[in-house]
Amino acid sequence: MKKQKLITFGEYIRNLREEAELPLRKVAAQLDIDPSLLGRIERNDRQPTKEIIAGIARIFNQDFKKLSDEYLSDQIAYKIINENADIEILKVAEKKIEYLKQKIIKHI
Amino acid sequence: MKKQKLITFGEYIRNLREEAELPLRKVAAQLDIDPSLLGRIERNDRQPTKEIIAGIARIFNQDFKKLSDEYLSDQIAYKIINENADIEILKVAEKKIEYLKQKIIKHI
DNA sequence: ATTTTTGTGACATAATTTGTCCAAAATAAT
DNA sequence: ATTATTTTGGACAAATTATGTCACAAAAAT
Repeated sequence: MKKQKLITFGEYIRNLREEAELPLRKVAAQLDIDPSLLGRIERNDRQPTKEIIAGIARIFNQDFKKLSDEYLSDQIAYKIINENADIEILKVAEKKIEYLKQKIIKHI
Repeated sequence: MKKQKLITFGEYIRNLREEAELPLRKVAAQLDIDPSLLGRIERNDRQPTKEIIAGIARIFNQDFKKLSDEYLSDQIAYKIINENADIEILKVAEKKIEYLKQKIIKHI
């Protein structure tokens, strides 16, 4: 298994762009958004929409699902840090997910 | 270790109230909110504020931190289910939390 | 049957988030 | 050093989302 460098979503997509040596301007144009918005997303101070994530995946030849997961795990991490909650919560959450999924299945 | 029954935040606080045999009306009055809002919180369709969580903790003699964690883990669970993401994300999130915490420390 | 409790649609209002414009700061190019 | 390009961040209107309550229906208890 490849060792994965651990970074935020913003850092991740900035890396992609810098490796391609493209300025915000150009990528933003392809995404049809303001360069400043893309910059903000890269600095994690605006949330990308699904469309933007999809666009980035397309432009940089990434798997959409993988990129989305990268983003979602960020959101969870930030939430826990902001509430300065315990990491243990993740285990509880995991069990709840299983519980809720069962519940939803029953409700069909 | 005590075996913990696995339920949502709403179910959890509804149990507390029902064990105390108090109607929504009375508890809501103590919390100074509309009974309908409390009912909605118990059915997980409104989010409790910190104040409300604190109030519930006080009324039912619960630890505030524990109750808050119960609530936060719900939020995470719902988020993952709604995005129908993989549970693996939680592991990634865990690592990110450690990474981000270090980063924050360095920034002081 | 009446009273009490609980559930829910609808809605105004509040709070948050978004995306952009603009100009300043940083960086790169010449 | 000067100029051009890129990146950053404040400010803000607009869009989106969430809140809390009212009014009444449905359900449960007495």
